[in-house]
Amino acid sequence: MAKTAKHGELRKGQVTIFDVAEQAGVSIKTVSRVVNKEPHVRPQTKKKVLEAVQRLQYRPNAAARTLSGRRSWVLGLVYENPHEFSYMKDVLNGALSACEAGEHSLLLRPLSLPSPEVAEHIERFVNQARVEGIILPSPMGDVPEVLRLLRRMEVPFAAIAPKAPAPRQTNILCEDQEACLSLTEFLIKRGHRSIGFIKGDPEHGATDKRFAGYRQALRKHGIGYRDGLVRQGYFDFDSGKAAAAELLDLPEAPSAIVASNDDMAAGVLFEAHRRGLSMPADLSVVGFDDTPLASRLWPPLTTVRQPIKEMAETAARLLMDRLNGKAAQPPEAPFPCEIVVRESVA
Amino acid sequence: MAKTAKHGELRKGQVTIFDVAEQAGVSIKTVSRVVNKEPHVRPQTKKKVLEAVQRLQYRPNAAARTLSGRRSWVLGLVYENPHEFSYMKDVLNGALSACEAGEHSLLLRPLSLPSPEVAEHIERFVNQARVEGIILPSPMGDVPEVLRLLRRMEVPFAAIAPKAPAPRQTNILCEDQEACLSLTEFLIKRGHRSIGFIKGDPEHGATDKRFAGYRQALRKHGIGYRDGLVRQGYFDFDSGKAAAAELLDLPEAPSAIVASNDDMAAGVLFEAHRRGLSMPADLSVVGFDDTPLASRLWPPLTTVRQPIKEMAETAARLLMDRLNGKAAQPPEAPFPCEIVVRESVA
DNA sequence: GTCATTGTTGACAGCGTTGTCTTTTTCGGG
DNA sequence: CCCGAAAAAGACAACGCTGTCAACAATGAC
Repeated sequence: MAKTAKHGELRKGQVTIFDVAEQAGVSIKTVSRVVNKEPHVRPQTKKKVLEAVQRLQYRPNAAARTLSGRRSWVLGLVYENPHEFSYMKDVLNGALSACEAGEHSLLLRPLSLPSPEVAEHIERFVNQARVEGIILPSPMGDVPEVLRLLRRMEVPFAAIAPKAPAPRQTNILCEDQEACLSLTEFLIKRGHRSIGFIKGDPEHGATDKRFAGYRQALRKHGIGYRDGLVRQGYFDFDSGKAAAAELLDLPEAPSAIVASNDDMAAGVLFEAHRRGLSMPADLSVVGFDDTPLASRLWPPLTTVRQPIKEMAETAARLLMDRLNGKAAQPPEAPFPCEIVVRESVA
Repeated sequence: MAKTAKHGELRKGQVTIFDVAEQAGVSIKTVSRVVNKEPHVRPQTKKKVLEAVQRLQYRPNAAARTLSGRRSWVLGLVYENPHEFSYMKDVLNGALSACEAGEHSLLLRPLSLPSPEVAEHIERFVNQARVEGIILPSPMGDVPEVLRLLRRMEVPFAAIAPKAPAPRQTNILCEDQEACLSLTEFLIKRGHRSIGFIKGDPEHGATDKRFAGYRQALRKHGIGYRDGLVRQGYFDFDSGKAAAAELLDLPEAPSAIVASNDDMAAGVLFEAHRRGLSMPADLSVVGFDDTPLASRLWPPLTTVRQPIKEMAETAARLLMDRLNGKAAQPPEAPFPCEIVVRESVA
């Protein structure tokens, strides 16, 4: 009772489990049970406790929880810092909203890739904050050192759009290949026969799938695949620009170009503008991702919208389910993508 | 010693202060003193402890620290979720890097504005995670409810680019007015006399300053200010497009337009392209912020680069200094901006 | 009615660190 | 060589919560 009285003083902003227990006339353990949704509490008792919680606006102290239990209620988001941040913006928002719903905190850990100290950074990150689980947006889900380390430390993770979905881990995929198939078909249906393609960064999971979709579309419509119309890019503006320059220098330049993401598509448009071409009359361009950029360029890009935010949300949610000991879920179906038609195709 | 032995087992990944104390042959309190850079430790003892720390790769447990001490080592970043995230990307990176250097964690709290529950959200955010200090990027530093709440809760904060720098708080400013003066002068020197201006969101601190810089430039060069050449915008693409449409419909349309940020400048370029104008010959456009967008548009935008990342870093650092009890610093000088000349001006 | 079984509740010891207070050591001056 | 003061180091109790285990109440089978 001495302790209760002491806590009853209600020091600056801090309502503790003792205060709630006193209000509800139960022990702190019972409050703990209710708050953590543990079984073995009578509905009647539960009600009393929840009322006290409500009345006192009690929020469990995260530090005490972490220190005491085995749980830290912290997820980590380990990502490579990109130039074009809109993908990460959606990942961040999705993860944040899922974490809020699941009463977890989210800690960020941007990393430069490739770097020899990646594993060391992550290890420190996990140890210091007691991170329970990690979200790996592409291309982090494909870095062997990272995967190896997380397996060794036994830290569960969820990979968003990995190249090679790790078995026994949470993987969030989307229908990249199907989307790129439709996107290329969209061009074919508009009469294009000579279609260039700019690949993405070979490290990213989506790269191969998008390329496969392109080839599948050509095949499906009886158009011969030509290596010369394909260029390697790295998902950034400059590589898109450079690839476009090469394609446009070709004796038989393509009438349309599929870029594996919007940033490279922006590079294509830029290079075409520089040459005085008029779009979409002289050249059609399509992108991928539906970043804000896509709608701001001239002409606005026809592109593919992926539900990144939802994917990240799902990644975080599945991770928390696993941490909460929920039974292993069947692997999620890949998320569907949607073509956003704008005016960049003639 | 029993305790020491127990901890000596070195359970899964967790090196505790006891392990270090044992290695160094001192008490845990002494280790604590060394780790926290407290006085009253002999150099020789300090050395022994630091060696043990190094050898065992000891990192203090954040949860225990928070629970025990008065400090939580957590900063909060409370922001409004924008469409164009590049400003926030820089803020985030700056804050994150300062936090890492200062051994703090950073927690994110995106908020929708305006909303009646803003204060409630922040209060919960601060209480639950024991946030020690808060970084308020524009326009958060100007929301009266937020400021009132933080003052009431006695949570120190640092505002980045607030409209009205709060006294007795940390404020990070940049030379918005000077930069917009130079930017407008740049147009005047290139021969423009009829220069349109699109204002930013009236909630943001930078809006008035940039507008003032524009007027100052006109005055300085003896060009009469005309209300009809100024339009209200909201820092987003659509408002830029709409404002441009109005300006271009004018009987005496301006030959150049200053947009208060890049996203609105993108709207201007978009609308101009839609009308078949050719830039920069028919219309010159300049922006503000040097977002990735600026270099990807056609023509690439002449704009102003602000050292956002450095500003955020400084905000976080000054905040931590204050929390660490460092003497009140003289207010920081405003950060200088830099004009980035590209090809959007004739 | 008794006994095992199951369901419900509580007492209490940590979790790893810092704050407070006490004890020990060091050092300068007489 | 001793004394007092200051510096250095340690003992131990919080911090707010969860895990473990024990106690007790309700239930059902016989």
